[in-house]
Amino acid sequence: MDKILSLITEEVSKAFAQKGYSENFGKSSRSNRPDLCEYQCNGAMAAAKVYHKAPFLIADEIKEALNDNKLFESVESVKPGFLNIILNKQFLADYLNGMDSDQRYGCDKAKKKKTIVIDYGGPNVAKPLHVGHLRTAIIGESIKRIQKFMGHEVFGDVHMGDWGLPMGLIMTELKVRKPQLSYFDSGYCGEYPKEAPFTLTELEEIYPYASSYAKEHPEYKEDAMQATVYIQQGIPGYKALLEQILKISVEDLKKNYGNLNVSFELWKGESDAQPFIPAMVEKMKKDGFAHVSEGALVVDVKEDTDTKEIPPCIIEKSDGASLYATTDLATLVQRMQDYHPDEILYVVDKRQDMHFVQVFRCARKIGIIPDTVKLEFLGFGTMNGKDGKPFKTREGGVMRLETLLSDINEQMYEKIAENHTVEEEEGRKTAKMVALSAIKYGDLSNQASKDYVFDLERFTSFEGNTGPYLLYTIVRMKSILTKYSKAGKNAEQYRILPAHSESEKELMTVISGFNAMMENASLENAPHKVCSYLYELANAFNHFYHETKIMIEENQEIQGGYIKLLILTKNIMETCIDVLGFEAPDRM
RNA sequence: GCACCUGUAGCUCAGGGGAUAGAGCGGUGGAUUCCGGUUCCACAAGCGGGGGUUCGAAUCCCUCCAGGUGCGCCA
Repeated sequence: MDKILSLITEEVSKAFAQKGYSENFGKSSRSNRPDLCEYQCNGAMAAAKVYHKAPFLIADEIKEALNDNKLFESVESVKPGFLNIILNKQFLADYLNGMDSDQRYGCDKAKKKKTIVIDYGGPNVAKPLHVGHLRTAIIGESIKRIQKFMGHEVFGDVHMGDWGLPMGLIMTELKVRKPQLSYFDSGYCGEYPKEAPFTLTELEEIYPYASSYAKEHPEYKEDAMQATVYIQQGIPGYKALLEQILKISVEDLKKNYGNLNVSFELWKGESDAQPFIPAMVEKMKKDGFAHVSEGALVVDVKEDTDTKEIPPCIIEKSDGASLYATTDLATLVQRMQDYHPDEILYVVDKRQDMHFVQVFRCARKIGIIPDTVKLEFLGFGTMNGKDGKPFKTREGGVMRLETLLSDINEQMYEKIAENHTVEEEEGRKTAKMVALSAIKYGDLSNQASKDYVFDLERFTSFEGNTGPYLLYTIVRMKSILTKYSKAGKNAEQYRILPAHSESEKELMTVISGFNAMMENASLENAPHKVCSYLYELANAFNHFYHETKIMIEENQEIQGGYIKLLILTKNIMETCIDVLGFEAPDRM
């Protein structure tokens, strides 16, 4: 469906053209003075300059031309040259009925379907997820869902940190503890065992131990570096062991991401990119892009227009080992080969901005990424505590994601159980859903690029601009619908009617903006726009609901119309929270 | 030192050339006992400071101030 603003703009533009002005002045928008009108057009003021004519005279002419237009209840020309527009109620009702009969509530899929890869995980294997992984998961998942909703093909890639010295450290420590394992026997030619020789808990304990041990014992670190080389060389035992580590880790990661309602299409890691490195490096050498500087192999990526120093992209360290940028570049090679994306989006901490500038430039320079493919870095800000400093546990450490989630779930359960009697099982399930809405909405309602304050007390409140408040609104709507159908009624036969009240019209107006909002959120990768829309919609509904006694309305057609409006509101709200990555329970 | 980002009400955040800058929380004073706890009204209070561009600036430009972050072999 055409967006309602497009329809309005179209009519106003026609009026401008009809009166001899450029139709470009017809661009209209939602009014910023709701007390005066619903929509406005400021084109007359801009036109005044071009045509050397008083703006209000132009506005008067346009008003004149729009007087009998079916779309508008009224068009007024005001003071300097504003055009104040109020929409025709029947037109609005028709528009909403159109939305209602559309599976997508009036929001068309994008005209050009794109293939997009989103990189939004970055967990390290053998290390538990912690709060530092929360934002990328929440934001990335939401952007993925928004883009999918718009009809694009999207691959979410967890892109695990499963390469480099950390892996070598783990293996070195394993060898110390369990030297008898066949993985370490270079003469071993048989099958390696199917079962991993360690548990997840062991694994999580081994890495930090090995890491700190290596800092104080150079010879141990030497071993770890050697082990790293073995892994890189693909020595069978080490390769097999890495696979075991991955298997155990991925299983756990899936569980934890699952609790966040986050999922990935691709479970790739840095190790998957390694096979692409040799040929890539060879080519950039051959093409003359890579050269040795200060002992390292680098590609210059600075440009004349830079206002600051952009260091070269380091491909190989002086000892020949590859690093972060190399892996990311090789990953790009792999992604181009496997998915042919139109766009690759990184949802990563904004402190890594520089790194991605280097990688992107390098990728274009050496020809991995053609100009037709868009590379985008969406850097998000830090999650701070209420003191405004990075979020830490009371002891000053990094909090495990599992701990954070279970704490919040528990808190939410108590809150729910306090207010009414629920079955333990249902209560726990509901608490989990509400808690997730609290965390996700708390994060997503801020602009991703800014730092934000993680204030649990505020996020979990049932009042104000919070996830639980939105869920509550939806739950109440469900409750009304249940009552309605229990009375033996069915709203199918009815249509949404022209608004009977100001609050109903306001609700209808907000609903009609759904498609424009969604399209915009998609273009800007901006979940927070979905959030503010949701909140506006919930408020508009609550206002309407407060003033309108739906259940005692005697006129069946009017009541049916209300119910239809309520259903549409609920469906849109549910669509919105779905793209944000959470869902509403039936009761709470 | 250089560069980038941020600075909007007491607090947390929207708004990114147009009319009187919006919410939520908190505060004060009222109305409401209503389809589930959800609502409304009023009051107090704000675009970090200073210049400039424009008919019009929270929004664009310059400058200063404050905070955060980043600046070749970590990821």
